Amino acid sequence: MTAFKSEFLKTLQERGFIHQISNPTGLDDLYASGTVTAYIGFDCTAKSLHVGSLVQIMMLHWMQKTGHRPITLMGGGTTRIGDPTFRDDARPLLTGEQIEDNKDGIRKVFANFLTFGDGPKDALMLDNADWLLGLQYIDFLREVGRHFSVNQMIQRDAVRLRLEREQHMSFLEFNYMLLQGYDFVELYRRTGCRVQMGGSDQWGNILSGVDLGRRMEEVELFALTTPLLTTASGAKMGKTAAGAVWLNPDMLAPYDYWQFWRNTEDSDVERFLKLFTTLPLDEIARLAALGGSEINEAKKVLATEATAMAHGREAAEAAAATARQAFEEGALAAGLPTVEIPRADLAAGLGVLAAFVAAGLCASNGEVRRQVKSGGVRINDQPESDERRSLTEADLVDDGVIKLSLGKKRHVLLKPV
RNA sequence: GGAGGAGUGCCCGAGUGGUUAAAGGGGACGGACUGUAAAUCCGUUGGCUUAGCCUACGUUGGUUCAAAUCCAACCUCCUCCA
Repeated sequence: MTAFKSEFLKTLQERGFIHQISNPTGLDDLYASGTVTAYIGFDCTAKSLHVGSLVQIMMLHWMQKTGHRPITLMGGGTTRIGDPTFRDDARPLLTGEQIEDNKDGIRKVFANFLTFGDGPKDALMLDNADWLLGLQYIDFLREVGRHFSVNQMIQRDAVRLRLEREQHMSFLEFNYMLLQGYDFVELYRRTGCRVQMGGSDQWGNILSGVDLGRRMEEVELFALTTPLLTTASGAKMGKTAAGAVWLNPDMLAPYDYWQFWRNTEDSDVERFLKLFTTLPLDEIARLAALGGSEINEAKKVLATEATAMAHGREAAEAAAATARQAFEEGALAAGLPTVEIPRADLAAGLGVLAAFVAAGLCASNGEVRRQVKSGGVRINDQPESDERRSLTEADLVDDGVIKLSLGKKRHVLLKPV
């Protein structure tokens, strides 16, 4: 790929954000010539976005930082359809109410990464429900539908693979790409948006919009996609013991978020520093050069910087301090995730099984039993081999809490109230 | 509407009357080794008041001492035909 002259694309390329661009030279010219408006669409399928979307969010962040105007498009309308792209089965249909809830949660995430407002370079947040929900079926077919070739649509990998695997696809889902294509054109009309970015799986959907823009508005729109992000060992990003790595602090505590990045594989550290922090490249090069166990220093920097992006510098430093106390100083760290229990329960004697379930470390009593048998359970840092043991107020340590540990990394403080 | 095929635990997938909470694999979790890494090895992987009991093989009924396994109806999907 050629060297870019625009600061935005140069930055993206140096940091490993770029997978495909529909017309690299043309897009570079556009970014070099003035303020550009670009958008990324986000599904409202959950109450929070997770790290799977973080590459996209960081891209918007860089856009604003290099003097352009990013748009976050909430899929309030399209989520009612469900994106069938590279899925074998339909997404469960969400109610309008659920979608609104999810939208509210997701909205909060962006505030940490972008500056919103009404200025020419302030980020915008729009919702495609605003124009999709009011569409008239016949009008839509006549204005938009006629530009789509079914022959081409079923050739798209995302659709073809599913059909070849003899997986059902409803007409509802089949329409998704029309709506996403139409979004792009509508955003162009409303805001002059010329660029849509997204994950590599969105390439086909984005090109639908590019095509539609040429046909309906005789304008060249651009597509830019990011590589599919996996860890070096091939696993999908974003799973921890507790589930998905959410970006909302009420879905995943900043401490746990910090831990997620701290546990990055060695061979991913450099790539992740480039993608998920805004550290200068020479600093990243220095950190990535650390060998052996020294790479752990780089991981701590990664964790703190990434956490600062999502949750603020203060929360990031606090998470780093907690980790230092818990892992390096062996001290009882007050910043560990804390679960409150009624003091009366403790007075009456709280069984180990119930305690670990209450702490959210195990899903069932049976799981606690198994963990006890395999030696994964510790109470106040002492291995516990008796599943029938009861915790009482005598187990409270200095800070008036009981520390429960599952395995070497997961700790929760029980606090009587 | 007709003919045929399919629906199993988190996922894939074996199983065609009892010895099946259901082979095998993946994933996940725990342990060992390490550096809160990777790789490797070991263990675990439905729930409970755990020598026992309960729930589970698309749904609902039925046959049987006994069903994921046999029968019926229904639901969903696939293929071919109309």
